[in-house]
Amino acid sequence: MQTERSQSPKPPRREREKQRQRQEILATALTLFSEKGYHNVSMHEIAANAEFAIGTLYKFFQNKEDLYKTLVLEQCDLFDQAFAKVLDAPGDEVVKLRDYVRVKGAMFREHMAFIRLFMAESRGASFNINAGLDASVRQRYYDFLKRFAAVFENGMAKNRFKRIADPFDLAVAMDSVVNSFLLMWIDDPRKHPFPEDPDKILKLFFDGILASR
Amino acid sequence: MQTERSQSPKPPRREREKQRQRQEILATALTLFSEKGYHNVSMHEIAANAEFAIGTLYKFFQNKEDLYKTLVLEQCDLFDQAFAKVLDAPGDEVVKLRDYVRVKGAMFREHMAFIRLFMAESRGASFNINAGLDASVRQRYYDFLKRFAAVFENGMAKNRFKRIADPFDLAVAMDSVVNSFLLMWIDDPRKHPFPEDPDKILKLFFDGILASR
Amino acid sequence: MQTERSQSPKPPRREREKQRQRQEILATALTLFSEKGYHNVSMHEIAANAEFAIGTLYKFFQNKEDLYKTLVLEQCDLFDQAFAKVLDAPGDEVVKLRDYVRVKGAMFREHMAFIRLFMAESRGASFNINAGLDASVRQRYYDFLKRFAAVFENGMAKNRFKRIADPFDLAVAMDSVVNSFLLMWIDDPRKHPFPEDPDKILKLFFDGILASR
Amino acid sequence: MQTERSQSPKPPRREREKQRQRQEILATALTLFSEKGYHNVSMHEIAANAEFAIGTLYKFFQNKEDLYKTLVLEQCDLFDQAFAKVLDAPGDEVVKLRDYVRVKGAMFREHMAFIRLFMAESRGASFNINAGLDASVRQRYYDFLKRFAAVFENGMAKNRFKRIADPFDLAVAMDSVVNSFLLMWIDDPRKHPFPEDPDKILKLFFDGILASR
DNA sequence: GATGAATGAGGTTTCATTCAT
DNA sequence: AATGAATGAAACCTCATTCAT
Repeated sequence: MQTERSQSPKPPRREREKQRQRQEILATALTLFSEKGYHNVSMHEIAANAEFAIGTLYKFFQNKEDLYKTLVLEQCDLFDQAFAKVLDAPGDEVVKLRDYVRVKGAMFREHMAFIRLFMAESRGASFNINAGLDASVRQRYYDFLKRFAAVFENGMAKNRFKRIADPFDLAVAMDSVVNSFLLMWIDDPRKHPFPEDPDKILKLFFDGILASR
Repeated sequence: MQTERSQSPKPPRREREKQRQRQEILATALTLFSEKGYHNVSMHEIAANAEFAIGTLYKFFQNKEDLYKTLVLEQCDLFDQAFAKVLDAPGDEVVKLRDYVRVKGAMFREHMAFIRLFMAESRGASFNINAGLDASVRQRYYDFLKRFAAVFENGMAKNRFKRIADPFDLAVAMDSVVNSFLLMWIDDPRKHPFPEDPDKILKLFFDGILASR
Repeated sequence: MQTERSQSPKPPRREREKQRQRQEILATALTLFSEKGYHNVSMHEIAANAEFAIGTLYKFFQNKEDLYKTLVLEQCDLFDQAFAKVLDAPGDEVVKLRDYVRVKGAMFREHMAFIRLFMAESRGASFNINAGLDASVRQRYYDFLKRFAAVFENGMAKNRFKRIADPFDLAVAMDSVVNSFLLMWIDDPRKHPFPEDPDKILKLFFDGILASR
Repeated sequence: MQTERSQSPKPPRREREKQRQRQEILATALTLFSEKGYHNVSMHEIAANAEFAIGTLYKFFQNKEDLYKTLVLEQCDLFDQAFAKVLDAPGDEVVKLRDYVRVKGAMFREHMAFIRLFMAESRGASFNINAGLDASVRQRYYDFLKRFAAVFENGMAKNRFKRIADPFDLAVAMDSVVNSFLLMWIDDPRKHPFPEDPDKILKLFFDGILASR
């Protein structure tokens, strides 16, 4: 309802202002949620930090859960879009993998708050506040994995990659490894420095470890 | 003075009974926590499901957080012990990796409730209820990774593996991939069947994917 | 930023209304505490009697103890001010003593509920809920006694009183006697009627009881 | 019921042992109550400190309140007896007053824990746990005051004292002054040293303070 | 439209008391 | 007779949400 804007009487300036406020609330909530966890942040706290009245929050979002879900989904969109730009463009598959690792690293750096929040609350099965959220978030992730798998599929078709495994499995594997290294970095940037060189990770898959007998 | 009687000081039956009750509470709590998340389960709910009075729970655990931490740490011990048995025994490194994947799969199967709980609440950085928990659990995981890395280190020393990467990084990578496949299975056992054959996963690292030009 | 509007910043009517509510809560709490004692009155009971929701109480006072301390300190202020008016004014010392007894009687009459509460919970050493309260309340009483002693000191300087004892001791003695008579009256107004005539008490100190041999 | 001992079957040793336990419980309770206040001491705490099982306490006392009342009444008896010995003996009235002050001081010294408890919980009107207690404790105090008043009455009859006031009022006054000095001493023994010399207090009443004009 | 005072359900925890052993 | 495990009512307090202004 609040996103319709084809009506003429509402001046677009009002509308833009509203969107700005909405984003401000979401940004504040993201920061707080990621610092203290969903259940340890009250709506009052969000309102106070965003410098709005508590009632105003309920003008934008039906309830706390709605605010949370919106927040997560919008952030997911950002990630999806960034990855799509890399993966869907034409080009060499090895370059794509390298770019993907680089872009994912950049996104983690830029959106650390969200990563923390996401990792803390949204993993696992269908429960928690995520009840309804998981369904869609999970689906989106699988959709992403399919597109990521296409890179391997194409690479194999072009004989750039060997067919050592199912492309989807390769996608799962490589993404989980990238995530692990990035999470370790977030966890303790000193002990586990940011993997500047994408190839450090890629090599784990490019060269097999098994010595020939 | 007043507890010493003619009975053997601490009747072992009483003690065993107490342990049984304790385990019952922990089991009930694990189920509920894993289904609904820490914050969505009340102590009353646990008491009712375990068929104890609420006060009895507080005889065993100082408070809700203590119950939760105990729960997680006891489960972690189980996993640690199972993995230690596989990794610390002498033997061929490739066999060890294969056994590790097999045992981890079996543990995930047997302790699904805990896996769900753990994935849902314990990831992420140091906040949430996990505040104090994270510190130790995280450390334990890194300790495990080091022992896992030793397998690769030894394998390299024996020329069983090629030195394509740092052993610790290899440990991180392989474990994250195993986890990913197991989590996908937990998530939707139909779409992502349980990886019966450990080699399916191992091959991802054994053979490189990069085709020689 | 969000609280500044076109209205005068803090509408005085709102503010006055708030103060009225606050006083209502304090008055209700005073009555209940004095009737049943601090530990035998629940916050729900106060809320119900004051016809507020329980949450509203916590808008005004951080917790039960805060409510109690506020209550006691505000009442103490009333007494301090009333006594200060009598003792600090210039004038004959005998008149001052007479006025003090009269005013104290009037205050006891008017604030019986508080007297009961104070006598019941605040005497004794430094423990109980009074932990922190005692410190200051006790100090205030000693401060008062010093000002009361000054009356005797001045009277002695003017040769209105004989130097039969330390002025501070005289202050302690006279005040305790006045309190005793007033407490007996509160205890059972029929058996121990209100000491209308201050001189009845003063005479106990004015004339010695020892017959000359 | 437990104090009857005319029956023959119960060996007196058992009976004596029981009494010893009872006293142990009461002594422990007195210490704890006086340190932390009635409501801040749990039955478990008393049981643990007295080294009895919680059930044993309920063999001796119907409930917590019963334990408290018994405690207070037994201590009151001690005081009553000590004062009676001084006041009811024949002798000069001035000596009696002096002895009374001395004995009261000694009793306060010896039974500080009880004094603290009594002052903290038992003053004030008829409420609190004292509900039933006050009735009798208060009556006992008035009975005492009457006996104390008799000293003044007798002294007046013998022309030892002047009839400057009602003997009962004199009793009230003198006792409240003695109490005040003793309480100040308990409160802060350094600032308000123990009034070693009874005459310091008696003089306040023996000599009038009013200077003859 | 925005505000924030007011609400009250529901959370965690304590502790007096009972009763099977 | 003594024990102490078990009970559950009831305490304090938080916070998502509503609605009169």
